[in-house]
Amino acid sequence: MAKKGMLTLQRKAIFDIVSDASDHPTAADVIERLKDRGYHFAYGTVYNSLRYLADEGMIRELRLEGDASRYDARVEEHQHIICVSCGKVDEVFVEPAADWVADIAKETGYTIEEKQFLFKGVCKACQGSKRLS
Amino acid sequence: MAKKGMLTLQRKAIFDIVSDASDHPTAADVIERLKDRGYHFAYGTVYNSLRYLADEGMIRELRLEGDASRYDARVEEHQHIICVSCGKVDEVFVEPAADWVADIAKETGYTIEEKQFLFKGVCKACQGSKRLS
DNA sequence: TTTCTTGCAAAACATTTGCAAATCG
DNA sequence: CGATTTGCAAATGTTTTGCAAGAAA
Repeated sequence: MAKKGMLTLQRKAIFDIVSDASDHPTAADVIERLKDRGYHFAYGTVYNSLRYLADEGMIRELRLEGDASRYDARVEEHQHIICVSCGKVDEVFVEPAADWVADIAKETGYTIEEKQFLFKGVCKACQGSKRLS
Repeated sequence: MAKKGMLTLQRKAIFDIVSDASDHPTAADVIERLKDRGYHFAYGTVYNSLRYLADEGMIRELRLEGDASRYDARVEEHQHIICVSCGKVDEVFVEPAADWVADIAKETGYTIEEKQFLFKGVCKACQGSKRLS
């Protein structure tokens, strides 16, 4: 379904940034890290490349909190949890019960093709350090 | 926790719009519908009021697909499902199993405070009309 | 050449902010 | 008066787009 183009130098460099990241970088993060590696691509190119990579299934675009999309090179089915204290985003690999999903399909009448779950809570590190409110 | 201000005419009018809506209007939708009722508030006022209402717990801000936040006057705990064919958003009231959530807390080490689920699929109406792609 | 991709700047949106004027208590 | 809220416009941040130039097939 893909193969509309090729993995150019720019696209490869941008994929590497996302792939090497342990967080979930935004487009702005990617541009900054490109700079650290000596690259200076145009904004349009970066967004273009990120969309290309997402279309190819090489990365996933995430819309969590905030305005900016984040990108994730782990493309296996998984969900996310964000710490309301420090903003860190972690992966969640525990699948929900199939009958729960089936119930939702029955209740709504929809066929369910995709699930995007975002949990919010306090991460272990932030639980230790008492309230930073 | 709230009570920092009052329900002014503007805020009330905006709350009524969201409350009367059967869809999940964006700020732009709200402004348009205000116009239909003879109101012409400033953009700043509309966003301000929506945030106020959300802080008061009178409405909920939703971040689903697209750039624009949507607003929902149903404040009870529930989730959403969006039709990938027509874009309609429906409510989902089926709660997940408690032990699934507990598993996630254990796996991640987070305390879980909130859950935002978005399902994607095809609604009943769109299933009837064969592929519109 | 024909097609795709890049660079750059401008445009398009959604949302926020600064500040003076209006309103509330 | 003192605090809050509104209106308006300008600013911000993110992402897209138009178009000429460059690279690849």
